Amino acid sequence: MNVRRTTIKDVAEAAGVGVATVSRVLSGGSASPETRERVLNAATQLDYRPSALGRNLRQRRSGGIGLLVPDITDSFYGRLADGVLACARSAGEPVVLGTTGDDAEREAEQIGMLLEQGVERVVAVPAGNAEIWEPTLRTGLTMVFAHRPVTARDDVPAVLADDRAGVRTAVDYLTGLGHRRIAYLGGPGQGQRVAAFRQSVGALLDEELIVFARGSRDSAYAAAAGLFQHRPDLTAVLAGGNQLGEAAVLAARELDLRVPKDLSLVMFDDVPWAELCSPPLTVIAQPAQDIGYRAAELVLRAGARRPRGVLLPTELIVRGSCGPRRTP
Amino acid sequence: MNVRRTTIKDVAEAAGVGVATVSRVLSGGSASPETRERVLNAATQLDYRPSALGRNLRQRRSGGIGLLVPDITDSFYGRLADGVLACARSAGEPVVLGTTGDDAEREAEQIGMLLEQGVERVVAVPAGNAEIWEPTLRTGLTMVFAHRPVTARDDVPAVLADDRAGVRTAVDYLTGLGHRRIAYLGGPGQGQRVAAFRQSVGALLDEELIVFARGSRDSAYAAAAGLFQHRPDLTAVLAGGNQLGEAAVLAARELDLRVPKDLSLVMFDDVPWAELCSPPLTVIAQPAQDIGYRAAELVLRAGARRPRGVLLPTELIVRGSCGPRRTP
DNA sequence: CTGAAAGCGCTAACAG
DNA sequence: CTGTTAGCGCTTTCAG
Repeated sequence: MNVRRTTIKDVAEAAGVGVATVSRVLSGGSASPETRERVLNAATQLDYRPSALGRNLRQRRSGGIGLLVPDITDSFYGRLADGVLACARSAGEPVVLGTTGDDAEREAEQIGMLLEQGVERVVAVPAGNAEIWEPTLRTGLTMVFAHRPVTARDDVPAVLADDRAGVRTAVDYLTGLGHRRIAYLGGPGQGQRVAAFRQSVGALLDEELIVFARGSRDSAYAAAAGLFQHRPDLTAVLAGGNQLGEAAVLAARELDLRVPKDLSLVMFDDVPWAELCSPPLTVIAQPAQDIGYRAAELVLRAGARRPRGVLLPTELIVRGSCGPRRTP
Repeated sequence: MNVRRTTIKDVAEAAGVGVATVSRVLSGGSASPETRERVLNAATQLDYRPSALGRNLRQRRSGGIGLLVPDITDSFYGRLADGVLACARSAGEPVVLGTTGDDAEREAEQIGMLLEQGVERVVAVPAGNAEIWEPTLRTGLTMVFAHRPVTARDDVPAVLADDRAGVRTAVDYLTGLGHRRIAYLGGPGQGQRVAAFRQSVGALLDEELIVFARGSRDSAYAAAAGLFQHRPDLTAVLAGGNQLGEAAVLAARELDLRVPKDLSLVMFDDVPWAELCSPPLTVIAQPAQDIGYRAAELVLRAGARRPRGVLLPTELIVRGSCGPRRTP
């Protein structure tokens, strides 16, 4: 089927030089101008494409960067992936994508697969904790965490949105509108945000108003509906992601809660449909694509300098889903 | 940095057999039960992970499947990718993802990269035409097109949604409501759908009511707004994708067109926010994930049988964005 | 500056 | 059934 691609050897023969010389020229090594031209000509003539296979084996590592996200279906991770792809493309590196479903076991399995492929640079939205990551990090691969850190692994660079500030801004906005019973609807791995939430609400803290969903849409809906039913006294909710926000809108609608009259809603992550929603959703925008791009940048530049992670700003975008506390 | 991973040779020594035997056992070849056990034990003991690098070079092809989509940020392609990933995972194959931006040149560049990586099986949502694809297909890689075919390349299997039926159903629905001036708002590579649209509207056909956007959200908005302004007499529009639908909703809102009172809207692709929209959008649902899964299946099984492509059903989901023709 | 040669880890003949 | 051997295409000493 395959007509044997031209190899470095063919080029060497055609140019009347040794394979080593071809290799050098093609990877920018030193060579006399004359030789260089002969090689380049031959290569062009033969339409030579160096095979990554040979190089990879020789160097005991595949180029390319691995990308692990919980769910490529989620707009946020889609944009994050897009950022990684953009950066990788400008570096000419392939990207191997895997999804973890926010499951530590599946994550480990994917890491194993990447390692088997010789991928030694990976950007991941981590699902597991420090203990889970321990063995992986010991393998010596170059890791960069994106979107959330692994607690107690500050030695691994992470590219994050400033969740703390985002949460605080949102909570301040809500309390400023008079809200006192503010709920947090969270997803997996949101330790940072929840901590920030607890801190931001301060004396208003009510642990019952903090609920979590697992990764799925169903779980998100169940959590939202459960929350609204059990605590009809709450007047505002902060959703920790676009799927959670979606669930909140749906659950509120189902329970005949008017947004923003009965319930004020702020959603983490600005998605295109936030504006189409009725009412348009007030959101905390996160630079998903930048997160991916910067993470990829770090993982590619690693080795040069030891990078220290990045914190990117969030922005509260006020639209129509928040109002003053309803007065009973 | 890397402590030299254990190789097949190490396992062979530990088990007191030759490397070939280890290779055989590990790839399910024949071996005496006793030998097999010794090898397996040694492998476990040493925590041996076969390196794909060596295998790939030897077999002159990397396993793994390439996936090319226009925009991973688009919910539809996100779901399609998810399907591909699901299938690949169950086959233990890595997926190399690339985006084309619906640009033939960029697509060719990505293909080049995949080839260089030794990837010989790719699922793509094609951007280029038959002429563009010609050289690529001659390289002998295993291709499966997803979501749309390349005209005049029926020799390449394609996994498609039944656009023809989807369009017809939508148009029938709209005409049934009394609409006579129905527009089609299309994106890149929608030859099939437009043809189906032309056929479905029959005598109602008005070429001015067929407009196209390029890939971007901006372009989609511009196309929608332009259409609505130039032809205020239209009463219904069929949007050829979720970004186009989004643009249509936005543009309609901007121009104070009430949906569905002034304008009925049907959107290709059911997305989560279609239900959150106000009014909820009537859509033609496409099995995006299935498309991806089936395509991956085909590309993996190819070689066994010569596959003939798949047509998956679409479904009209009536919600609230269509009404009877407004009577002036 | 350049070429010859030695593998990287694995699989696939080919003998035994 | 099993071991030996010859590379896959490339990079990288090491001499010349």
